[in-house]
Amino acid sequence: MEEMDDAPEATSRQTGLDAAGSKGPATISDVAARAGVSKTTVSHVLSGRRPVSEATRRKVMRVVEEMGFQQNFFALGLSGRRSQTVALVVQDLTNPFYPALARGLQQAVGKRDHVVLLADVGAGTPPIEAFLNEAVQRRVDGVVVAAVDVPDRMLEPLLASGARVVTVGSPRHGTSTDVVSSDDGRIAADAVAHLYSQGHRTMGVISGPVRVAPGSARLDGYRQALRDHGLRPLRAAEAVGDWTRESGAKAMNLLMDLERRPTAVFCANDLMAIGALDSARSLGLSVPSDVAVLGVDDIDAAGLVSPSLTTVRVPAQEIGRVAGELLLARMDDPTGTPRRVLVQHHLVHRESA
Amino acid sequence: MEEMDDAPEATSRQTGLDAAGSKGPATISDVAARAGVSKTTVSHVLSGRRPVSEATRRKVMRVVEEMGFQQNFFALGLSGRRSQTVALVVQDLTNPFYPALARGLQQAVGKRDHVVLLADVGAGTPPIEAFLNEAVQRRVDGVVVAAVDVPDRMLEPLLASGARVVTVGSPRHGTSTDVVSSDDGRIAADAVAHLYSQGHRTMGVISGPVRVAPGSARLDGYRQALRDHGLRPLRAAEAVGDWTRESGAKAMNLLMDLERRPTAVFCANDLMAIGALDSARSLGLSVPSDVAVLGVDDIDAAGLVSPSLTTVRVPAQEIGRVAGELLLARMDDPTGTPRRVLVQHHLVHRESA
DNA sequence: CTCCGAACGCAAACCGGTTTGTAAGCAAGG
DNA sequence: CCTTGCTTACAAACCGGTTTGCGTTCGGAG
Repeated sequence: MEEMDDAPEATSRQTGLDAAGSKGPATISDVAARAGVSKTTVSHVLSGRRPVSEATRRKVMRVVEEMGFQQNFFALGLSGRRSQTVALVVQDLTNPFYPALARGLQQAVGKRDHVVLLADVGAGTPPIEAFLNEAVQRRVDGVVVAAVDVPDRMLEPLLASGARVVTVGSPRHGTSTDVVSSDDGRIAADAVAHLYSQGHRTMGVISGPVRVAPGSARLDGYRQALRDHGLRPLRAAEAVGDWTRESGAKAMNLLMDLERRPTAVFCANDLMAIGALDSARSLGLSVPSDVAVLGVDDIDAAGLVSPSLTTVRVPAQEIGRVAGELLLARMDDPTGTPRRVLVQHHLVHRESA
Repeated sequence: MEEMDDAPEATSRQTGLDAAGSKGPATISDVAARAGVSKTTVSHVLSGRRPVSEATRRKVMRVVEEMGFQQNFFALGLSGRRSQTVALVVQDLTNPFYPALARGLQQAVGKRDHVVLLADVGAGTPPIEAFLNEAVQRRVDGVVVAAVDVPDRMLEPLLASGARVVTVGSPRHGTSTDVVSSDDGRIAADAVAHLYSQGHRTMGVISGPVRVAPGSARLDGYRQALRDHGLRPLRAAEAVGDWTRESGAKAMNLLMDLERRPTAVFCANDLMAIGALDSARSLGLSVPSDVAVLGVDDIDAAGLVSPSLTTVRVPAQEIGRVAGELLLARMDDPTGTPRRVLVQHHLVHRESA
């Protein structure tokens, strides 16, 4: 307070009128006027694209602080810059995986003052294409696509506009982008390893549909893991579900009917595992003593059902974080071949296995 | 196609070079040149702020279609317009209530070509203030605040910037905004009515903390409902939890120890209700024959635990939808007193009550 | 002392729209 | 025939930044 009552006082008085007082937020011209330099110089100080003498730099920065000047978002965008925005396209926001991913993404890009534009494909409105077009218009810096319903074709205008793209899940065929995903093969392997360590030697599996990547990768991983432990994967002990609780129960019924009944069942997701628990209960089998059940995902309900579900947690939040970091890295350096990052899962040991 | 070979041809030829061919997307000048009118006229056709002759309008629109012209987002913003963006601030995105709300909001505002900027307070990064400042900068049209951690003070710059605000939950004291929330009193009343209709005459309640609105409102609603059914609320049968599963179990233990043991317990949320189920199981009581349990929220797990939980569903998605509609309505007509909308919940009848 | 290059700062043009003030064309009224 | 009034379209200024090209100033070398 005291310090302001010296030399700059006269200046601050006169500019105070039209800068702080009357019109809205301060503009670059206000700053320039008050600092006694030109707009150009202020711009250079702020962007650092051209050298400015230390004295001038200081003087300008002080005024910037004083006036609380912030560059106008639209003016910035209009003169060719990008928008400090990343778009996130998710398949289905009501699936808890995606909110966690969104949070991780926000954390990562927030550190660099970027903001997240959200699109939930599952909402139906507006159509994805409209959203992606909007993203181009707003010159987003990057897009994270975590939705199978977005074909390569739709991403092309985006890439053409200079935005970076990161895909979550399996790599795309047509367009090559950075990819981040879970390591489905190892998830299955770790699950099997756990069951084996608990003494189980006769295992079964409830797999997801094999035509999609996580389905087949987890099934393959399971088979390979059995072999690695010196066990033979039995075709009969492989049931297929469609990720739903009901399909899990049905599959479990089949497995429990087998001649060589498995003492442990690896389920490719938690929902099917919960279905398997339903089935076990209705058959009068107790879990885990009669049969152990292990899931994948660690959804909320996994800890709430009883017996609580032992499961392999896929760290959605970290996937989001990594996606954000890949995006930022690409923005700094757009060259180089596409990267693929596998995030580390871990086993959550509860009661069911 | 054929039609293009007449008068405008010469013009379209020369502009075709630098409009469609070389540089990026078409600008308003390109359109003007090709349509043989001025920028001004094109602008008026597009915005409809001044009358334009039907013939000119048609001509311009045809060219707009042909060239796939879209107004530049930044230029639009720079010349004083708002940004076709609404911001959503949520308390904790990993709580399934909020993603559902987000979806509803997207559906509502998407119909008017608005896009959703997301901020998850729970993520910690970036700080809320930074996000809200960013919202002001980007001149968002509106903000939906569904987060208790956002005090009035922080909203002021936003309101000053002309953005509309809708609060989800309880009304604010200082600033008056539109509000949308569930009807907590009636939720409790409907729950009690259901239990009553199942023949229960001795009830208990596991309430949330009474210093927050949904906690006290649900407790009050419960008491009033008892009286409305000619029953006397017993102080002893009122336990208080903190919304967690553990607190629910503890409270249930208390209630089941009572001399006049309740045959039915209304829990102010599902998590505590699941805790109550834990307690009942460990006490060897069967639900619902020995004691009925009823929750509020209808979280995913409600359908997955066993016995599955009868609960009152708070329609988060509809809350989001309504919030979006209130926002749009306010943009059309900023005048009028703040509105408060209560959304309709409904009872989901499962096994536990 | 003169000349040269580097360092520094400025004016003006530009990004792509909107908005205001005004001119031109035309029909109806005095 | 000349206003008057209305419709329609345009040129120019403006929003708030960035970027380019150029003129000054200054220190050091010739």
